[in-house]
Amino acid sequence: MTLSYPLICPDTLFYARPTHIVARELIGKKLVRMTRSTNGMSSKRISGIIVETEAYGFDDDAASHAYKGMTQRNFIMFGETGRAYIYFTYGNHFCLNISAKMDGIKAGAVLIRALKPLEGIDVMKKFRRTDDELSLTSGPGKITQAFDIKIDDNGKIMTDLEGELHIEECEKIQTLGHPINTVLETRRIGINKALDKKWRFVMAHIDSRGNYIISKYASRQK
DNA sequence: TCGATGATTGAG
DNA sequence: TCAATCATCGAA
Repeated sequence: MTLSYPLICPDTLFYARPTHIVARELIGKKLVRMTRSTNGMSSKRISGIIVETEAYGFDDDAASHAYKGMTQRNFIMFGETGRAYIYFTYGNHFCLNISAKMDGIKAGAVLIRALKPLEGIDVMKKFRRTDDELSLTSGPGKITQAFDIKIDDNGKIMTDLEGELHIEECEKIQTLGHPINTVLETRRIGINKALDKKWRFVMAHIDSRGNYIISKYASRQK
């Protein structure tokens, strides 16, 4: 495939590439949620900068929901790229993914694991029932709670800038008080299969002594 | 129908 | 370190 213009995340082609590439490039983008306007309450905008993602593949990835084929739960991973794949787990939590895979590959998705809260922090605090900003969105289950993302958001188009749940470019990361020089690759968290793959990506910067400093908004460290 | 499991979280 | 908690999946 030849592209004559830069790939930006509002484009479904951004997600039509190898899943781990998309996962890496989603670091630094913005996840945006518009809350529903209810009687009297106007719609509010919630957003955060993506600081941690993980890639999940198909038959080369035993840790992936799609490993054994399509089911009622994972079918979004097999469909159009740039869609929300949301699932319920551990009896308590929803997790948000975005379908992403290269042409010809059967399935794939990127799990959004952590954000730096940006807009609508007061709303997030309400949904999360905590005032601790470092705990608002530092984990996949926390993100969906802070953004009020539920199973009825499954399949939503993440490339529509007018959509109530979508991804945007983020031009001003450097001025948002979050240094980023590099993206770290590590083993994925919370799985016990396919441990060889380094498909977790975390926003980081290198300090003056040359040490790698992982974003303080990432999920459980190490 | 039924038992095992889990891309997590929060408390101790 | 460990329990909570239930939808999903695959076997029966």
